Amino acid sequence: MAVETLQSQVGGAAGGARETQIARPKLAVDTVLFAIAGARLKCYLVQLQGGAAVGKWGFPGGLVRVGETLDEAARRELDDAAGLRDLYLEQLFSFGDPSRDPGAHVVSVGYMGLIDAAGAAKSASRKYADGQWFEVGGLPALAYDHSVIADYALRRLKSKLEYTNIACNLLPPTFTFAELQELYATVLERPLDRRNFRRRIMAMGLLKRLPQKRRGAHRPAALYAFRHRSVQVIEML
Amino acid sequence: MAVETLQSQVGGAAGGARETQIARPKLAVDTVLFAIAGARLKCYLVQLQGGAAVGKWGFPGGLVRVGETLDEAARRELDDAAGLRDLYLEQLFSFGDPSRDPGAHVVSVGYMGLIDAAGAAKSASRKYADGQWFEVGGLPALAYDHSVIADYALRRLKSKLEYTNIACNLLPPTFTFAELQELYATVLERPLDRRNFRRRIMAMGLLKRLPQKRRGAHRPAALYAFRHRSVQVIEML
DNA sequence: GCAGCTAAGCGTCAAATTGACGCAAACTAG
DNA sequence: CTAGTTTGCGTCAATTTGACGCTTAGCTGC
Repeated sequence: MAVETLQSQVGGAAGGARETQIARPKLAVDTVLFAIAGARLKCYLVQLQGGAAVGKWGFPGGLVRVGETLDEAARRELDDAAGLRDLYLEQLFSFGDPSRDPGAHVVSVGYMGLIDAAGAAKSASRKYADGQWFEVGGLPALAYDHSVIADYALRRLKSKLEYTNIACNLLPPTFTFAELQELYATVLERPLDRRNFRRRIMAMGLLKRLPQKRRGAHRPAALYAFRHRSVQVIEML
Repeated sequence: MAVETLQSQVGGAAGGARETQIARPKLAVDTVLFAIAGARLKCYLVQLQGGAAVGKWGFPGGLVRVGETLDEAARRELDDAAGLRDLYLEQLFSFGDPSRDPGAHVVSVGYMGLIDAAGAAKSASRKYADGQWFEVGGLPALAYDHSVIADYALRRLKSKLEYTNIACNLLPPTFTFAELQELYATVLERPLDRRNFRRRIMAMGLLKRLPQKRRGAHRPAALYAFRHRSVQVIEML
């Protein structure tokens, strides 16, 4: 555990010259990672090995380094913790209660991450004792204020599902309408009328119908893909 | 300019024990303060005296101290900069581009503040060279990435006006319907039909009609007040 | 004191949107 | 070939939204 490197950055960087160089809070990122598996919304937790919450479960995250953006820090930590790259990431909120971490004043920038396959996270890091997917709603007690972050993330996900094409990040490239509806129903925790749902989604004009069909035990279903891979807000005015 | 006080906080506070203590970004808050004056949306800027952007205009803010919440830091800076207390404050987003401040890596937590009288801010601080209200849309070039923060704040304000009672923080305790509508039209930058607006607002059930009337040059208008002082989301389902 | 002006306050109507629901077609399994 | 299940529309009433006109109250100027 190395001693903090000497920092003699001049004060006043973000304010006046009068700013005295007093103790500064640390800055971390924590990511709530969601995925759908078996009609259930799952979320990835790691078991902490260090800090004030040894042994408890929490979200993968860590301190932000000088020179990297917050997004980069979140991505780096996810890559380290679970070998994940190229996922959708969205900043949620910054949690700054000085007592959220009893060990030190650590401000955490909360992130939400979305991937389409719950199996993708391979706990490849020695940083954490363990890492696995839990069903949202059946989460264990979480370290620090991570349950607050979890609530926030879930609310954001539910909300954005309604007016963006964010769902594309939770689904494989092609999918059936039933699969899309199942995703919505799972996340929103309420049943959706099949016909009204189809009308609503189609009105947004986000999907393109593919010529292929998925064959199963019954009538084949048309395959769809999202027209755009990037998340965008739907204007319904 | 005091040298940074010795910090020997143990690492791994927000992650694993393997966390090495390398240089840490600084953490600041910056607040976009809005007020309505003369049917115009105004925003409060201060002229910076120190840092990498001397002489430029920006939002009041400064470094977060150990032991205070982010909200507290924002309030402290607003009180220092403009003698403001007891205003509505809402966290927006954290801006972490390491090059946003050429002097050092400073992550800034953006805030939006709302007050009801543009005259309330009395530039009482020696921290800034100047402080005054500018019309949104006619802002000067801003320091750092503050124009990005400004855009973000404006978008948030517009958005929240539509589905919360946030307007109560931009108005005096009592007001007429015309004043409320003018506020909406000003912020949203579009005309609103008088009758539909009244219907919409009344449907939300946020206002209580007072027995008093405001007498002016013409027919007296009924006075209203917000039923609740705290901001709450309106469920319109 | 009265006519005229202006803003306040309310109600209607058509168009668009939402929510509830039924039925026929396609395919597999037996 | 039949039974059973899922897919893929389309309709209808109820609600919500957007456009718009008329009456009233009080001040102002003559």
